[in-house]
Amino acid sequence: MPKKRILPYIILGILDQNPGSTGKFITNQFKNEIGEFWKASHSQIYPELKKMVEDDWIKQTSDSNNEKEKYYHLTNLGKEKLNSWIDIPITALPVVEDLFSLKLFFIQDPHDPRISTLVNKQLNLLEEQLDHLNDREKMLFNTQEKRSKNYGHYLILERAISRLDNQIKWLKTIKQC
Amino acid sequence: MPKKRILPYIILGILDQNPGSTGKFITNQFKNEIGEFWKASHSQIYPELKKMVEDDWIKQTSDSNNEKEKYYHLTNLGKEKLNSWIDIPITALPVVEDLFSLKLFFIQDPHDPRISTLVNKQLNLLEEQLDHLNDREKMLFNTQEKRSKNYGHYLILERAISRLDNQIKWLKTIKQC
DNA sequence: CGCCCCATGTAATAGGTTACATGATTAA
DNA sequence: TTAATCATGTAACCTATTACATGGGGCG
Repeated sequence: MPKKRILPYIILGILDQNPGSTGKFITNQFKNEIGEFWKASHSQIYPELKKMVEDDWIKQTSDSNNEKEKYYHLTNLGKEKLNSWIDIPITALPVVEDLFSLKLFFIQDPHDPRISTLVNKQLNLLEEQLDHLNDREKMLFNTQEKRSKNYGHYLILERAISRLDNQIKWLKTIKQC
Repeated sequence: MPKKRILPYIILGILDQNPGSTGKFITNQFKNEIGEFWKASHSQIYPELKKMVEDDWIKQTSDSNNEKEKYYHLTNLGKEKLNSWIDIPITALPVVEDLFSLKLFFIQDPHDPRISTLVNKQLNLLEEQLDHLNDREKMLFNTQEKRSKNYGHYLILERAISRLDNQIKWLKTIKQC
């Protein structure tokens, strides 16, 4: 009856790319590129890791030097789960929650002064994020080798940038009306 | 502590544009344009309407011919709530849940055959939706008058189309690599 | 030795999804 | 009149968010 669970699969994917990650590292992944496509906070992640260990999707190791940090790795079962999840066909469109567009929707009069306020603030917000992503792109993928080494990572960063760019261009066309 | 409530504000916006809507009508709004920017199902909406009546954000009337259908209208308090909500500055970026991009992210090898399968299926999905939105645009906004009469509605439909178009173009560039 | 910071972890609570239920209207 | 359909409504359950809690490590 509840919503379909997908957080554990994303964690599997992160661990597949970064064996031995800590919970903190996984949390940070959601603050960077992955956050453009899925959100999760540390208070979801830690219990989920615990559950995944119980289910033998991942295993946990620790370092004698640092009792506190725990390192996670995929098990064979986890690898299977990840791969079969990736192969499940996607039938639903991406889901977007966009308060800005909704507010715009509710203002019916083309000359309502609130439109330009809304648009300008949104432009600032989006341009700031675009700068941030452009910086990351320059830092992470400045050579062809780096791009093909982490191709998936490169792709979704490009995707996020393209998406933002499209939003910004569209907003600028509104301003002129 | 829980997530910030925004569903009632969206319902206010819908009722502002369509006084006398039924729960069914509101539910359908979420299946069309609004659904591109926020999701809600009827099992959320009916209890919410009840609560909003109790809080005097909206009032309910009914038709003697049809006992079953209930019609909702904004109260003055509701109008105030809607307007002050629209004026609250937006500080967070739109939230996206996009399984396709995530799966792409987890495939690191540029030559992995699963990439083209994923991409082709996603292209079909997106193009189908684009056709649907283009049809709606032609039907709803084929004259300048219609566009300025429901400007907000027009804007977000354009936004949704532009966004889809951007996704599709980007996917096609991947295919060539 | 003691303080603060930070990674990890937990609790409380509301939000959202799926499935099921009801009762009036419509159509055969 | 009866069956089916459809709008409305409810229930159970899980997810996610925010806030709070803990305890080791590092640094003074």
